[in-house]
Amino acid sequence: MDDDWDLYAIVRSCKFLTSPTSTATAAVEAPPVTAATATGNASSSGNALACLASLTFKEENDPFSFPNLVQPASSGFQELDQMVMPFAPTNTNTATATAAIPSSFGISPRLSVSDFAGSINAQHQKGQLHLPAPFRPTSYASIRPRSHFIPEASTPALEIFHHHQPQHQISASALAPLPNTPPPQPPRSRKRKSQQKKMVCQVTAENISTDMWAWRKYGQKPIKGSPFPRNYYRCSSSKGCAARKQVERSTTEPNKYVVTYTGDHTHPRPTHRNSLAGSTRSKPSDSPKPVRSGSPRTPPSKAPPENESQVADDLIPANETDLDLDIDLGSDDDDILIPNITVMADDFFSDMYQLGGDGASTSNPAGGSSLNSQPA
DNA sequence: CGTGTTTGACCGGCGC
DNA sequence: GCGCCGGTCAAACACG
Ligand SMILES: [Zn+2]
Repeated sequence: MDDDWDLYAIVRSCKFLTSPTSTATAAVEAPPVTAATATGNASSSGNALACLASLTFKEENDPFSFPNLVQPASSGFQELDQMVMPFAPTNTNTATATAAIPSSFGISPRLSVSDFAGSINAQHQKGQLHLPAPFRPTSYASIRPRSHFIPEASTPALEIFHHHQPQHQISASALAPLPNTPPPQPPRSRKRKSQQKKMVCQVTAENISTDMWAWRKYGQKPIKGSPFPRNYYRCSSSKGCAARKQVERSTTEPNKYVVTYTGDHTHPRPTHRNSLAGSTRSKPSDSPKPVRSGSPRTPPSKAPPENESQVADDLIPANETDLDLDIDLGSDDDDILIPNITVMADDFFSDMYQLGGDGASTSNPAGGSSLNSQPA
């Protein structure tokens, strides 16, 4: 276990222009993406430009994890491939890092953080490092001392770093290419608790909504180590999509959220708008309707303008928008997945525009909608 | 009506 | 084997 799966973190600075505070508040309260998109032009709300991220991804032995990665049926993927264009090494300052990088890395011009997240396993190349030339592959540490605060307040940065945590030693079995022994797939994809590749990103409340994917909250549980509960989101775009997202508040930085992406999207891009039907709920708090007979549990309410959320919101400087992306690789060095995240502001926006409300509405749910973190 | 959130219960892994 | 803990399911509710 050397540092094979080491990190190829890329810190990408996005063009995040956020207003001092008032704007921030507004943005937070309102559906992030939607608000951003809508107000982005008019107001100086934060324009979340997706940041790019490229990293090495090691895929563990997931028997059923990549069944549909490259499906002919998915035109999206194909598109991705097509889109994959070798960026002209114009700024290959870090040639060193990119030296070993084949020019054929799959990069989608319109990939945003979310996309990136989605493509975690999307492209499982074998031990190849795909680093976008334009991007500077560096460990986040190199670029920024992991300090959450950005040098330039208006320059949010996305930090991506692999998260090496509980990685036990890789046994031969793990290394084994795993012939075809897909054991009976359990109904649930609960693999070894901590082994799947996951990308952890630390983002501010605003950035949290950077995800273009549609997430639907399916659970929330208090975590032992943190005073704040963890929110579990699932991709609502596609039923079979295994992409998941965990959002929890930073223990150290209350104004930041730690977003963990797991799994991959089966669909290349957000499938149309995901219905914002019930996504935007005002706040039942004022109307204590006994939701379940007699047990009104907690006053729901949206994420931002709620208890902690709101507090956080207020506390959040707002001007500081940076995303820390942490990518955790499995423990195998068997496959290296390099999700490339390319996010060009132009592309990003274009995409969004193209999608129209699709992209925008997508971020209602998880993004900034319902993040209820209540410290016990 | 469809979609999404809330939330307790259930399940399963992991440590002891 | 038991308990802890995290992750997921599913019913009920809320909203447009
Ligand atoms: Zn998905």
